[in-house]
Amino acid sequence: MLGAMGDMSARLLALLSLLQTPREWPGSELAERLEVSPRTIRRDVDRLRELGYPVQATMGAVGGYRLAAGAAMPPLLLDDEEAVAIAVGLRTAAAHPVEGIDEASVRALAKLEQVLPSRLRHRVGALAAATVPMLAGAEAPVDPRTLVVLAGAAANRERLRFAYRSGDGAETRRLTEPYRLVAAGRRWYLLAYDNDRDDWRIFRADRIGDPHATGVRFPARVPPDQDPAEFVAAKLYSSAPVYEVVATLRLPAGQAAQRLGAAAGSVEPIDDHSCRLRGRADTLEWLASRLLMLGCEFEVHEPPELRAYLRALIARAARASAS
Amino acid sequence: MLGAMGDMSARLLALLSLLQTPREWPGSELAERLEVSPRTIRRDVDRLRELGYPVQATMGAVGGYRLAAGAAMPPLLLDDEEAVAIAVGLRTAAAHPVEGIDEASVRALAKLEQVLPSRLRHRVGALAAATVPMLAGAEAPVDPRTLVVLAGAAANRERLRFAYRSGDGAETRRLTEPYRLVAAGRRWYLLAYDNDRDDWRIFRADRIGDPHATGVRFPARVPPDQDPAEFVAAKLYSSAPVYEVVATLRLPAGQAAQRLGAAAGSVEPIDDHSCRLRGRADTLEWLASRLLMLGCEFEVHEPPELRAYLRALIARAARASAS
DNA sequence: GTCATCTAGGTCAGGTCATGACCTACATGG
DNA sequence: CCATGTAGGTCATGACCTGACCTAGATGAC
Repeated sequence: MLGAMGDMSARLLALLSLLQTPREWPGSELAERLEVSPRTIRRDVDRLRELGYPVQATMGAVGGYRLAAGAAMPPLLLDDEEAVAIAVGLRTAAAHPVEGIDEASVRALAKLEQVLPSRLRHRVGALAAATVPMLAGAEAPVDPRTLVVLAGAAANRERLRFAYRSGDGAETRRLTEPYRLVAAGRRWYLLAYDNDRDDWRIFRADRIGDPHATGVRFPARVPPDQDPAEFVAAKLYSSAPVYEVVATLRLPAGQAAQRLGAAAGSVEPIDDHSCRLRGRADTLEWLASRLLMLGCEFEVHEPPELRAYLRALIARAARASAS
Repeated sequence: MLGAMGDMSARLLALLSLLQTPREWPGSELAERLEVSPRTIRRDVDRLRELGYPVQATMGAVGGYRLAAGAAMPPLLLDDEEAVAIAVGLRTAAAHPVEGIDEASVRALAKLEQVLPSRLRHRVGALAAATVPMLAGAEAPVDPRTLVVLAGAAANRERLRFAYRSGDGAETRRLTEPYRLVAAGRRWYLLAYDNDRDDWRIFRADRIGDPHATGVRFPARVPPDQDPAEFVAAKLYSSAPVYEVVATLRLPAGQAAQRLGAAAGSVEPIDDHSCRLRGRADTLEWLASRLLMLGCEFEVHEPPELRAYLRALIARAARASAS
C-alpha cells in the first residue's frame, strides 16, 4: 500500500485506456501494469461496469478483459499520434462538410483543439497543410479556427463581432447573435441575428474575417420557424446564382448514385446502363470536374454555361497534350 | 452525504466533460450540477491538476474554470454526435490516407469503433455512404473494417489469414505475420512476413479479402532494415508500373505547391507565373484529373500515355457538350 | 479425463482519505 | 468599496479502498 488512494481515478482511467486496445488483457497482466493486486483489478472492472462501460470478459484459459460497445460513449483515451490523426481528419472534414454532422464535427474539433498539447498542434498544422486540398480547387478553404470560434459562440450564446466581405468585395463590421453553423452544399454558413440590421442573416464562413466573441451573453431569441438547414437553403437558392444541371450519364443509376454521393442531386434510371442526373451547384468548375471524374460517357443538357465551360476545358486539354 | 463515495471517479469524469466545453464554468454552477459542495469542486479541480490536466481559472467577479492545453492528452468525452462525426472523419481519412499519420488514424478508428454504441454505428455507416467518394473515382475504396483488422493484428502481433487477389486476378490464400500498415501515395499496403513463401511481402489492402486474425501470437521478427514506408516505396517503384510525369504549369510555384499538396511531387519555379512539376502516379485518371482541376493552363511533356489520355478526355467532353 | 489457467466473487481487518462546514486571503469589475 | 469569484487551511467523522486470504465455475490443452 505504497501509493496513496486518490490515484484510483487515475488507475481507472489507465485501465480504460488499456481496455480500449484491440487485444485482450488477462487480469494478472493488468495488475502488474497498474501495480495493484489482481483482486483490485477485478474490483476496478466491476466499478467500470457500474459506471456503464461494458467490460467483456472471456473465461477459460485464454481469457481476458476487453471493452465492448455499450450504451454510451466511454471517454476516449488517445495517444499523441491518434490525437493528431483525429485532428487532421476533422480539419479536412471541416473543409468538406458532410450534411447532418456538420456542426457536430466542428464541436468535436473545438473540444480537441482546446486540450491539444501545443507540440501536437504544430504537427497538426504541418500535416493539414500537406493534405491534398482535394476538390477545393482554386477556392480558398475556410479557416478551421474561424469555424471553431463561430460554433463556440453559437453554443455559448455569446455576441459575435466580425468583419464580413460581401460578394462585391465591400467589407463591413458586424455585431451578431449567432444561432447556428450550418453546412449547405460544400460551404459553411453562419445563421445569426444581425443586431445592426435587426433581422436574421446568413453569412458565408469563408467571408468572415477575424471573428471574436465579445463575452456578452444574449437571451435566446425566437429562431426563424424553419429548420436552420432549410432556412439557409431557402435563402441561398433565392438569392445566390445557382446552376441547375440536367445530364444523361452512361452509367447504371446505382453506381452513379454511389460515386456521386447523396448531396449531388437526384439520379433516375433511364435503362440498365444509363441514368439521368438532376442537381444544383454554384460553380461550373465543381460541376465539370465531378462529371469528368465519373469516368463514364455523359451528355449535358442543362445549363448552357456548363457546355461552354466544357468546351473551354477541351481547348485547355488540347493545348496541354499538344507536343 | 447521500450518494456513496466511489462516484468520485464518475464525478471527475463528468467534471472533465464539462470543462472541455468552450465556455467557462463558475465553481458554484459546477457544484450544483454535480451535487456536491463548492469546496469539493475546488478539491476535484486540484485533483485534476495533479493528474496532469491543467485546469485554468480566471479570477475575479466573472471568473470560472476551463480546461487548457497541457502536456498530455486528457480523455476525450464526446457526445453521440461528436463521436459519429469523428468516426465519419476517420473513415474518409482512411479512404484518403495522409502519410505520416496513416497507421495512427487507423488505430484511432479501431479504438473508436470498438466502443461505439451500435445505434451510432448505423448512423456512421449511413453518413459515410453519403459522403462524396471524392477523388476515389472509379476505383473501389478500401473497406475501413479491413484496415482496422490489419492494423489490430499488426499491433497485437497475431498471425493473419486472408484471401489475396493479385493484379492478374489470381486469388490465393495467405498466412502472414503482419508487421505494419503503411500508406503510400493514396493506397494502403500491408507489410508482412509471408509464412508460406518465407519472405517479406507487401500487399495492397484493397486486394485483401476476408482478413481475420488467427489468434496465434508470433515472436517479433527482425524487420527489413529500411524504414517500413521506404521499404514499401522501394518495392512499389521497382515492381509496379508507375508513370513519371513532367509538366509545365502556368501558375506561380507557390500556388501550385499549395493546391497540389506535398505528396504530388516536386514543383520548381520557371518564372513568376510558371513552374515545372515532376511527380509520379500509378493511374492516368488520377494524374489527368489533378491537372485539370488546377484550373490553369498547363502543358504535359511526359509521359506520352498521359497525352493520349487527355485526348480521350477531350473527345468525351466534346460529345458531352454537343447539343 | 485431468490439469492449468483464467474470471468471478465472498469475507475480513486496517487505516487512508473524501466530505462538508467554517474560516481567511486575494483578484477583479462595477 | 462591495459583490463575486478563486484559493486554500483546518477539523471530525466515517465511508470505503486495499490486500490477503478463500471457493466456484468456465474453458482449452494435453
